[in-house]
Amino acid sequence: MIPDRSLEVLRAIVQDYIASKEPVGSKSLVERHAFGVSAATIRNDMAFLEEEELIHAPHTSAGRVPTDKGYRLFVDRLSEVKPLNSAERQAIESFMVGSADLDETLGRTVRLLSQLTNQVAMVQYPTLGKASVRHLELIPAADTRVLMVLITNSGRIQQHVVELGVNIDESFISDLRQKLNSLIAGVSLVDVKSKVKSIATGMTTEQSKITLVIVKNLLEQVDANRQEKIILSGTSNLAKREEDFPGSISPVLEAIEEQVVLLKLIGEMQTEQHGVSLRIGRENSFEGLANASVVVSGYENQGSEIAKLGVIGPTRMDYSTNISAVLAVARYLTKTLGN
Amino acid sequence: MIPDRSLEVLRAIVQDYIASKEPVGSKSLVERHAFGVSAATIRNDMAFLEEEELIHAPHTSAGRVPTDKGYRLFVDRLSEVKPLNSAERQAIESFMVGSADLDETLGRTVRLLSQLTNQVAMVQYPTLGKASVRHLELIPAADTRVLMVLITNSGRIQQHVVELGVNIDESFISDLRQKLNSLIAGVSLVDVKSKVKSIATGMTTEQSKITLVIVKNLLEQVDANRQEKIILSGTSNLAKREEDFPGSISPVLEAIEEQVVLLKLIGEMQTEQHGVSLRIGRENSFEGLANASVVVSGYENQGSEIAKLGVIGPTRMDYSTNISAVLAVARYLTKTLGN
DNA sequence: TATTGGCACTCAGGGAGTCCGAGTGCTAAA
DNA sequence: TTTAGCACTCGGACTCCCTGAGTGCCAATA
Repeated sequence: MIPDRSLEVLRAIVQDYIASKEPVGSKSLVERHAFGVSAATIRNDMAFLEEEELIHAPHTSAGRVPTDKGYRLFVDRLSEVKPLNSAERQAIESFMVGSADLDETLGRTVRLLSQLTNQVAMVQYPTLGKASVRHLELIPAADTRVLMVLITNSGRIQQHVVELGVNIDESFISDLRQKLNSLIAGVSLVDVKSKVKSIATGMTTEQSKITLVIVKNLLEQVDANRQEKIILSGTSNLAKREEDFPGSISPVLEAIEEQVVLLKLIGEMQTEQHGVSLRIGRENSFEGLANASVVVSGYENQGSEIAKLGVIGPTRMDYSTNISAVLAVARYLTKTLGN
Repeated sequence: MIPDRSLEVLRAIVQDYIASKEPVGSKSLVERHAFGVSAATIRNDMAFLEEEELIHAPHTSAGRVPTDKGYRLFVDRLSEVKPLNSAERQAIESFMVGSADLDETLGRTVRLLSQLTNQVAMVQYPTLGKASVRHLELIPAADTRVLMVLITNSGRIQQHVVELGVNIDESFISDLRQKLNSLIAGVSLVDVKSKVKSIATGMTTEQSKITLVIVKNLLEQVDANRQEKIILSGTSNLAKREEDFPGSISPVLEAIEEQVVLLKLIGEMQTEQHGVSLRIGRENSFEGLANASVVVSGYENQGSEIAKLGVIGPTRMDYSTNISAVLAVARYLTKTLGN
């Protein structure tokens, strides 16, 4: 068990280090915080914290720096997050008014979040897996092609061109559209497959062939993983904190450029306390993110979480502020989607 | 007029500087290139080039570095671009097979280009202004909302949710759809406005109100500028060449993150010689791109240029290779779109 | 037992001094 | 017009040294 005062010392070290970007020593610590004990005592505490691998000295005659484990303990003990000030709340309000479709809403959201935090912000598009079908449209687009549009209750719209291989019989397509809609409208995406299984029974060979092609494409659309998507904003904020990334920011840029990496990362993160999920430094399984921390929260529609959003920044970030910004934006997005 | 040998010297300086990243001096120049004259003579030529502001000495006892103007002259005199090697051609072929829709094709293209050049690659989505309408679809999506889908002959698909404010009369919407399609199918986007001008005549007040809302939205969709879009890839390549950007890469990242900036930039660039357009250093009107060069080429569909693609990198880039890569990818994309 | 003052020790970072050599411009001769 | 020769410049690398923040440990104290 870690004594109370040692915890206080850790908290002070994290705070001072985030503020000053310099390793913090025992003397400056007692000067800036009213511990009521001498520097020598603090040194004892620090020796203890170092033994626990919560802090670490970059070299002998230097102050201490929190380790990933130290940051982790710090955020876990974070009893309350810094509330947004009124200017920030104002910014959220004014940023989001007048968003029309989902694309624009999410686009605004991600820019808002990056401006609010001065970090890289990301917003995941709603995952199909948790949504249900609102409407399916089939539109003849060329001689042998049909445009398939799938609208879900989360407001997401996907389109895909289906090559049929044979000339289109418009009236058949129209019938098929009605039939499909009556089968799957309102149905959860995960259940679509079973619903459409026997749709082709009773059709002519020709018709069933076309139907199967279309259904196959529909199921592909439904397959959430293929379609997951993340948008980013504020990448240049990384470059502004270059000094926070020992070596180069290049591996970080590489990691976040790779949608697959981000999706995997987000997928692994389950909401913990405060309604957010945090990965600190090497807790991220990606080497490139060894000096980065990720703050993620989910946003909802119709009462269930449909996707996540968050920020990525240096491990030495202001967790309190960032957590509250991510939370506020997630809440606001949920509210916006409610309309 | 600039003497032939001085031009050769400039070319050699640019080449050596690109290769070595070090200012190049007269002695190493005569060693690496067979000029048939002594270093002293080269020095005279260099003094001349400096007078012409084609090269510049970072400090007294250093070699020379090309200026933006020097690079410009160099590329303008570039008689032939380096052809791609077979591995690179192979990469293009295998990268592009099996692209289904436009999104995926352009996504692959931009990744291909960044991998080929090791620079930041960008691909502009086809501009609506040059396309014509293939099909317009109106799909009731909720009680008072209609999903509008606009398909153009360039394969671009745009969707937008239109709020009507009143409950939908499905049969009227269906009629309206037919009417609109018969009016604008095949019509160039710039002519859509005049075609639909008097569509509401002869309708009831209620109907004409709905129609006008829909038409207004349609025209908004058609408005090319609002919808222009660029996708990027290989941003992390910037960080790998950090030393090529004096100061920080942050302004560059900022500039390319801003779609508006890129669109303006691309818009200003008209194809010059070799089929590409080049902006070197401060020729870009954006301060953030003062140390960057941009190589852009157009790609076509049905015989006319529909949008552009290109790369962004340090002024000290290998112009020859990058130009040929941009050209090859543009050509290949044109070919792919032809199917 | 926890805290404190004292003290010797460590070491990164900054400043001053020095040297080296690549590279220059100029001049006078070929 | 080209060349060889020469004096000159100056950034970068290297060394040396010093300073001060910071440490760990110990013996004394509350």
